[in-house]
Formats: sequence, C-alpha cells, structure tokens
Amino acid sequence: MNSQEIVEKLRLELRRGALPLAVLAQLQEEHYGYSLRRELNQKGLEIDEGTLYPLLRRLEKQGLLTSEWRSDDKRKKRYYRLAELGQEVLESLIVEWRVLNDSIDAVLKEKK
Amino acid sequence: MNSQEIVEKLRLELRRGALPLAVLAQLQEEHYGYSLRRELNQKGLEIDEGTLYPLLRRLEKQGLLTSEWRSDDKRKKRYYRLAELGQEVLESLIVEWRVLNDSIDAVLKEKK
DNA sequence: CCACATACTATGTGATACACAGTATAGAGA
DNA sequence: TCTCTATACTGTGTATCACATAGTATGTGG
Repeated sequence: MNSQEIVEKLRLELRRGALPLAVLAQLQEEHYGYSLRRELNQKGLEIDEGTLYPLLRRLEKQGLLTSEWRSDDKRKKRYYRLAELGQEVLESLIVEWRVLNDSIDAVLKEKK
Repeated sequence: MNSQEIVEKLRLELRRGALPLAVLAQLQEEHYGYSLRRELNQKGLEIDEGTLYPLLRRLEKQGLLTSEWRSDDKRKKRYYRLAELGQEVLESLIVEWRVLNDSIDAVLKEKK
C-alpha cells in the first residue's frame, strides 16, 4: 500500500463520521436523496449513492428524519426532512463537532 | 434506542476518523502508548487502550510510525515517533481536515 | 430513439473502534 | 509484606457502516 492509498483511506475514515452530521444539518431544509447529494457535493462533501441512501434509511429508522413519497413534477421522489428528535440530535452533534475541532486544533497547534 | 444513545454512537463515529490524525500529529513528539493516551486525553480526545494500541501497530505497519523498545527508567516501553512517510501523510491529512471543516461549516452556516 | 441524468434499491465485503479479558511490573502506603 | 493503584501492553470477538458493484426504472434533450 503506497502513501497515496493510505491517505485516501484515512481521508474516507475522516469524512465518514462527519456524514451524518452533514446530512442532518442539510435536512433542516427538505430534500430528496438526489438533490441532497447534489447539495452536499457542491459544498465539497462527495457522498456515494450507496452510502447516502442507506444512511437516510438508517437515520429515519432511528426517528431522526421523516420521509414522504411525493411526485411534485412527474417523477416520484422520497422527500426527507429533519424530525424533532433529529433536531435535538443535530444540536448535540454540532456541540460534539466543535469539541472535536478544539481537540484537534490543540494537537495540531503544538508543532504546526 | 433513545436519543442519548444515538448521539453517543454518532459522537463515536465522528471521533473515529479523527483519531489517526490526532495520533500522527501528536507523534511529532516521541511518545509511548501510555503517555500518548494521557496527552490526547488532556486535549479532550479520550481514546481507549483497546483502540490506541492496535491503531499504533497499524500505523507502524503502514510505515507511518517507527517504534523502539527502550527502558529509560525501570520499565520497558515502546516509544513511537513519526516516520518520514508519516510526516507526508500527516500533512495531507491536515489539508483534508481543513477541507472537511470548510464543507461542514458551509452546511451548518445556512441555518445555524 | 437512444444516450444521459435522474432516482432509488439490493447485496456483499472489508476495515476498525470498542468491549472485555488477560499479562506483567513498579511504587506507595498500611 | 501485602495490597492497591497506576503503568504498559496484548489478544479476541463483535457490531457497525461506507463503499463497491449491480440492478431497476423514468424523464428529457438531441
């Protein structure tokens, strides 16, 4: 395994944990899977379909999201938005994110 | 599963990806496992022994760290420090960390 | 009419943090 | 001396989850 591959793998791990946070935060506005993916992509968070859809189902199963099949134009889409529980969880997660950031900053500050 | 448990699980996932980054960054100074753990704990990054030691071995196996058994005082300890490859990887990871931060900030900024 | 974007589903795999348990030494206080 | 705690590391099993890959199906522009 070369250095490039190692970095790539660590990069994936790094993003992995941040995905639920990003998804929850983004779903303060209603989105369907595809538009959510586009939105996150634009903000620099590439997320595979095979990652996003199961994640959405998982978060819904946990009661953090609600969803609804609708056909606004012609196609049927599953629209997701943050549930009340999701809002609470999101707020806690944001706090955790800040804490984590401070910790990492503390480690990086020393020598960098 | 209640809201508390969900948050806790997501929190773990969040930190998970950041651990290699923190470990690599901290090992710009030499440390043995125990002192490394103490150091990270102080900075707010609690890391289990069962997580840290395997992680160290993995990073060494990938050539990012070098280690050496030594008995400075009485006890024998395995001292770790960043290898040259580790330095490169660390620098890339820091860049990725900043990118991720910007992305998350972009998502959070909208409504929070 | 056909290539492409859209929109979602399904399955298998590999990586890995953590739980839990175990081994062993050193130092301090009773 | 005995025991307790901190130190220091190893080993095994499990659950979770992102990703790879493939498949289904519909709308749209040329």
